[in-house]
Amino acid sequence: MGRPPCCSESNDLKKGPWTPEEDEVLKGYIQKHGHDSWRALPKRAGLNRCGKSCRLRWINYLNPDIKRGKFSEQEENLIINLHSSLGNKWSRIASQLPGRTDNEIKNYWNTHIRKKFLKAGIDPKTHKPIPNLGIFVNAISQLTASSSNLPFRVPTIMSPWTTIYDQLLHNILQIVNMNPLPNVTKSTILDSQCDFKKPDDQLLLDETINQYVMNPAEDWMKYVSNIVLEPQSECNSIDASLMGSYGDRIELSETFADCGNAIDNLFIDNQLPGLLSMAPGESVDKNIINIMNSPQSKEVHVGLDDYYDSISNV
DNA sequence: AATTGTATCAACCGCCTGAGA
DNA sequence: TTCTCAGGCGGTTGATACAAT
Repeated sequence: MGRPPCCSESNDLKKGPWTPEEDEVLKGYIQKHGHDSWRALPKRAGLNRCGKSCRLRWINYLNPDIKRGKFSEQEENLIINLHSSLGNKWSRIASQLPGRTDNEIKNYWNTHIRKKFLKAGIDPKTHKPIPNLGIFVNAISQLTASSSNLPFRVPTIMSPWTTIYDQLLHNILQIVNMNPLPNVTKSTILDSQCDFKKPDDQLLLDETINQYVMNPAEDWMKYVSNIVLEPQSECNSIDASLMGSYGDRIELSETFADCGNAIDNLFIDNQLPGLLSMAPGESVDKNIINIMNSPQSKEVHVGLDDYYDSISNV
């Protein structure tokens, strides 16, 4: 049985943001008496807070030694260097940066440095380059340029990206699972959506299916701005998040990256997975995914329901 | 101007560690 | 050696500010 947190001793203790009055009381008390016992401090100082809360408020905010303002380039470089050898040991990193707290450094890492790393294609955990899914995307994209050579069916009535994109997803699922998957079918992908940066006027309305489609001659993949895969309850091992645009390195979520060495091997070796045929009418009951959208970009929605309805009407 | 999405960071939670009885 | 406890730590959350639509 674990030890209960000190703050659970009394439900009457105040939580949440500190008021200026509380700050004054705590600051005044510590400057006068010090903080030999955090547990006893709030009672002695007349604060209705737990000792931990007082300690945190002092260490992270009230302590006059704290340096305020933006991190300098030197500080940032030092954090990166220390993190590469220490990992997420924020307090040890903070001990090397006078005036900076572990909490401040941790927040700065998570909101600034981590993003810089990912943008540069570097894994912030390992400080090493991450596998480049762009190679995969590029290869798939190039396949669209000569559809006669495609090893799978591309119905002419649909925008080419729908089929290729579903094929891409299928192969990602295959990689992640490391097991043979059944063919992609209507029930595999419940809702297929894709983001495009491409302006409205570049999209063509195909009245036969009442959908906006891309010009098949276009290199449509370069307009894809965001792809997020989210597993539904019946998925067994898929949790993938892919973000980026054509030509960029693409961020892999930790869970996705953790899905197995097969991913690393695949992309490091610049190999493509085997493409699977798409066979309408077959059904599967797992590996259901949704593809979410980025609100900033133009959303084009061509669901697989439309897809199969359209080809069944031909 | 209103609404919605995103970024930031203060604060909390709960586990870990080490000192002392 | 074992147990208890305070302080420390890292992960996470949620309120708020800001930006975009």
